[in-house]
Amino acid sequence: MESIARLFKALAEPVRLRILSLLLDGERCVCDLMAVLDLPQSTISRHLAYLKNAGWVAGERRGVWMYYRLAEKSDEFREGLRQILAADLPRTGQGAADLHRLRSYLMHKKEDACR
Amino acid sequence: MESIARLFKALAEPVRLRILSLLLDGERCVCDLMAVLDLPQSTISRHLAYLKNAGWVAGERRGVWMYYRLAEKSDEFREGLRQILAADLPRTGQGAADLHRLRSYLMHKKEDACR
DNA sequence: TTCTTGTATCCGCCTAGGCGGATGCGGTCA
DNA sequence: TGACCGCATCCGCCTAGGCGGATACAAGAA
Repeated sequence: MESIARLFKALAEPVRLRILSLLLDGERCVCDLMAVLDLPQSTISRHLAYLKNAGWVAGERRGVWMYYRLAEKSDEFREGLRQILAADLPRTGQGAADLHRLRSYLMHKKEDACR
Repeated sequence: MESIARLFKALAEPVRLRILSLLLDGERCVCDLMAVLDLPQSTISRHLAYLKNAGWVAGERRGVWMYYRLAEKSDEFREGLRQILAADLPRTGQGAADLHRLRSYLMHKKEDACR
């Protein structure tokens, strides 16, 4: 019960839901997320740490960059939640807008940030 | 996104999950919950108010007693969550123990509390 | 080495919300 | 009407955790 509550707690924050929504689309580095979410770096990093701690995401260092992705599915409880999130987050105004900004950001990336 | 976060927030608390777990079994009045959860009345009542506010439960007065039940299913987002909860809460140690205590409480009720 | 840069963590500040005892209030019944 | 009872709300107290700027750290580049 405690542990289930902790899982929900990690999802009980708009910024974290936005991050998860983006990571459902594929792995991203912190600077990607900063660009799309338009939030200070410390804020993003703090929420990523929270999500990692709660077992929702995994981070991997590649050179100077930290890439984050959704954690491998573990129990079916998490997996059920993941499916619900995948189905509903993109339907929200915020979720759709973020994904849209992600698309156009990825278009003219290459030459800009993150090398 | 904000609203989804609010829904999760309501589920991000052990006592509220315990209450929901009991209400998944049927409607109960506050004194039932007090007896089974063994928590002060103000604590139960506060969490019920929170759950009601978040749209998870509905309360109805019948005489002196307030009966609470799960809110009618609204969107499929909530419905998906409800199913996950129904599947997993009883599997937790706490959830199983609470349901067990509910059973034996209901057995020799009638003559005791809540008239 | 030293400099730069991407990320993590620290800091002070502030709000939400947890707790349980005390109090208020609305029904019911004598 | 007055007493009682079930529940809601208030109260003071305390912790978790939100924020964003400042600082620390680690890894490549020069």
